[in-house]
Formats: sequence, C-alpha cells, structure tokens
Amino acid sequence: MNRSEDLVRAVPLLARLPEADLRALASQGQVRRHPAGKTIFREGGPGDSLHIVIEGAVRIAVLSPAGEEVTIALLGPGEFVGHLALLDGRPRSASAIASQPTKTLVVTRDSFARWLSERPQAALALLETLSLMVRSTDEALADLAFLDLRHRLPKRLLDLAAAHPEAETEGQHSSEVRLHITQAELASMLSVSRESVNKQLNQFAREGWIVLGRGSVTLTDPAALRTFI
Amino acid sequence: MNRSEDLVRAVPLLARLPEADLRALASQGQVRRHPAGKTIFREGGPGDSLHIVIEGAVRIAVLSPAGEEVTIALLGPGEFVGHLALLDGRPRSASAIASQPTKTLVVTRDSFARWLSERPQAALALLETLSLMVRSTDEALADLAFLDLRHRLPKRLLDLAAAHPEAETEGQHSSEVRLHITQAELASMLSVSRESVNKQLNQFAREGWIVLGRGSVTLTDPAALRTFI
DNA sequence: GCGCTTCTATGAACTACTTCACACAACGTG
DNA sequence: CACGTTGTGTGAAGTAGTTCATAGAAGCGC
Repeated sequence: MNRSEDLVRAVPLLARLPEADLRALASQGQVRRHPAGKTIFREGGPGDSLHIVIEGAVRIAVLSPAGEEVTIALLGPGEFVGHLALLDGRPRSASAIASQPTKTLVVTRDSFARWLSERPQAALALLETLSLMVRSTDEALADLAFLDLRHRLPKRLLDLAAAHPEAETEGQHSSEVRLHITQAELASMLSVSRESVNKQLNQFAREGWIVLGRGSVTLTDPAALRTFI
Repeated sequence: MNRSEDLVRAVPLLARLPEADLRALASQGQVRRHPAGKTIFREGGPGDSLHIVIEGAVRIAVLSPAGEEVTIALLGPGEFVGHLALLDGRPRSASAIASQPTKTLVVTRDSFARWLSERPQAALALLETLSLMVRSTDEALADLAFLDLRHRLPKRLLDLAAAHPEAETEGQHSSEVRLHITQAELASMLSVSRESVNKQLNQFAREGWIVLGRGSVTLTDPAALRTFI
C-alpha cells in the first residue's frame, strides 16, 4: 500500500529504523525516472543526494587515470548510492548510470540532515552500517593484495550470487544461480583484463562448475566454487 | 592541564566535539601502558574498545592467508585504532602491537555507547568522519588496482611524510623529511615484496630524490616525487 | 671484540598477468 | 536479412611483479 515506505525499508542502511521514522524519511523523498543509458550523476559533481533503486539497474563507474570508464558495481532494486555524499557533502567519487529504464527514490542532503537531527537512534544504526562498509572495503583491499585471479573470481561470483537472490533459478537444482553480467563488467570489478577473466571462467566451465552464456554466468555448482576459495 | 581531554581532542574522529562532551568521554577512558613488542589486542579477538595512542607507536598488522604477519599501518601519538569495534562490536580485523614503549587511552564499547546515546550531535560528527574513512580506503583500493609500484611508492612516501610532520627535519632545507621505516614495512603497506621496494627506492635514490639509510628513507626532493605521481 | 640478528642490495629464473591481434557468435535495427 | 555493434574465445609476445639465492653492512648482547 504505502509504496515509498516499503521501498525505503528494503534499504539495508535503513531497514532497522522504527516505522514512523521510515515513513517520515520516505515522505521527503522524490521518485525520479531515468531512461536506459542516462547518467544519474557524474563523478566530481556536487554530492547532495542519496539514490535508492526502485526498479531497473544502475551501474556505478569511475574514470581510471588512463581516462577509461571502469565499472565498480551494479545496483539492483533495493540497493543505493550516494550515502557518503549525504553524510559528508563531498563531490561524487563515481558516476551512476541507469543501465536499464530505472526508477529511483531520491533523498537530498538537506532533508536527510533535518530528518536525522531529530532521530538520534537512526544515527546509531547508520554508524553501525557505515562501520560494516569500512570493513567490507578493507576486505576487498586485502583480497586484491593477497589473492590471485583464480581465487578472487569465484569469490566475487559467489558474492554476486548472494547479493542478487532474485536471479532466476531455472531447472531443478535450487542451488543454481544465473548472474546477468558481462565478462568485461566482471573484469573491471576484479581489476584485471577481460581476457584474463574469460580464460579463468572457461577453466571453471571445463570443470563443470559454471555455464557461460552471452551476458551471463550460471553457477551450476556453487559448492565446488566455494571449496576453491 | 587537563591531560585526557586534550589527548582526546587530538583524535580527528572526535576533534570537533564540544568541550563538555570531550571532557565527559575523556573521563570515561583509562590510560594503559604497553612495553615495546607487547600485543595490545589480537586479530579475531573481541572488539570492545577504542585505543588512542598517547605516546610511542603502535603497529597494525594482519595475518595473510599464507600465515605471514603483514603490517598495514603505523600509528603515532594522536592516532587511534578500534573505532569500528566500538561501533559494531565485531571481532578485531587486525592486531595492534606496541612497537615502542607506548601509552594509550582506552575507551570501552559500553561507556562509549552510553556517552553517545546522550549526544546526538556527536553521532553526526562521527558519521562524517566514518564517511571520509570509507572514501580513503576506496582510494587505496583504486591505487592498488590502477597504479604500479613506480607510482604507488612515491605516493605512499609523501602520505607518510604528510602524516608524520614530527619527523626530524635536519639540515637547512626545510622541505627535507626523514621517515623512520624499514623497506619491509613499506613493502607490506604497498602489497609488494621487499625486494621490489628496494629496487624502486634505489632508482629514486639514483635520481637524487631520496636518500636511503638503515631503517630510514629521507625525502630530499619531495617536489620531484610529487610531479612523478 | 665476536657473533647473531636485522636490514639493505642485487642478479637470475619464474609466473601471473598484460596488450595486441584476430576470429567468430549473437543481437537489434535500418 | 544484411550490417554494425556488442560480447566471447584464444593464442603470441611482452612486462611487472614474484621467489630464491647470496652477499655485505649495521646494530645489539654478552
């Protein structure tokens, strides 16, 4: 019934807040529509809003020193970007592009600050979530430093599978997960070349652990991948 | 005069808090002494306290998958560890070892939570600081992904020089900075082998930009290093 | 002072990636 | 349905790092 409120509740960052607080925040937000390919905000631009994906998909990308665009994340419904800008007002550290026709709920820094200053408990929940985010980037840093592609790739595949449970589970085996992602996207997430990802994926495919398609990777034996990490 | 309060104010995380709040937090803390080489807390242990370095130096290290200890940071007076444990109570993600005889101010999770729940403004300041921390690890991740050692090394040297302005500035040239650090420590911070660091350092030394010593790197021409990044 | 340990220095062989070059398959649009 | 575009697959050559081996210099303990 109450659409915006339910959407806001789906955001992990905010999920644990009391219903009244959620409703208040949701009512401050505005719904925006973005056609496929549209830039929602650009790296370096003013950071003054949080965006929650309602429908569609958003690609997060940065410009490498060499001037190439590198995808660092793909967001589905319920996921969000721009929380840091909300908290510290710094310029955007990445660009967000709608990769499908997308609806987002937008919360501005001003309205968020007003809302937060009246709700100390919400600040505590946000502190905890942010703290977990720091830990997770720290872990990504450690992975990049210590693990080679052979180990980083299956780890990332399993992370993606866990983060997108909505991915189709066709066939009988309930453990089978199909990820809609290109090898180029995987490559830039893992900070390696597309060719390297391709070669490693094909090794796993030969083992029978995954099945490759155009724009998709199907994990047919996640357990085998997991023992590999 | 009021020792603890001034020490707490030197922590960037807390610096912007009103004086009364600072005093309240400082009064909850306990001063602990650690001999050189003593482990202050161990990776995997219960995360229930923040440690602020008062005097001496603390080395932060993690265990690599191969079982080796890898130094990820060196803290001087005014710097701190364990803030994440304070906020989310998760197990320690790294170990802290006193590398010199060291005094720390310890604030427990319980007392911090009590203090914070009475001070909504403090939570806002903490959110902002945490947010900046997320950005800085994100940047480290990008550096590791995009930059080779030739560029990462001078960047790290300049960061260390900026973070430790207390380093001796002997001689006439005010821009000269001497870092007390071994090549092995630099190597693990940069996620490369000690040998690679050595070879790259010697290249810079041949250019006349740095001077190497046993356990030290002196930046004789920081400007040249900076143009190199 | 002698010996042990720590730190720096350097070369040789190896490896996990890179870039480049190209072939081909699937899709979608005029 | 022909054609451009996007994505996958693979080999050859190059490179930035690795490990291993070895050496010497500086500091520290007795």
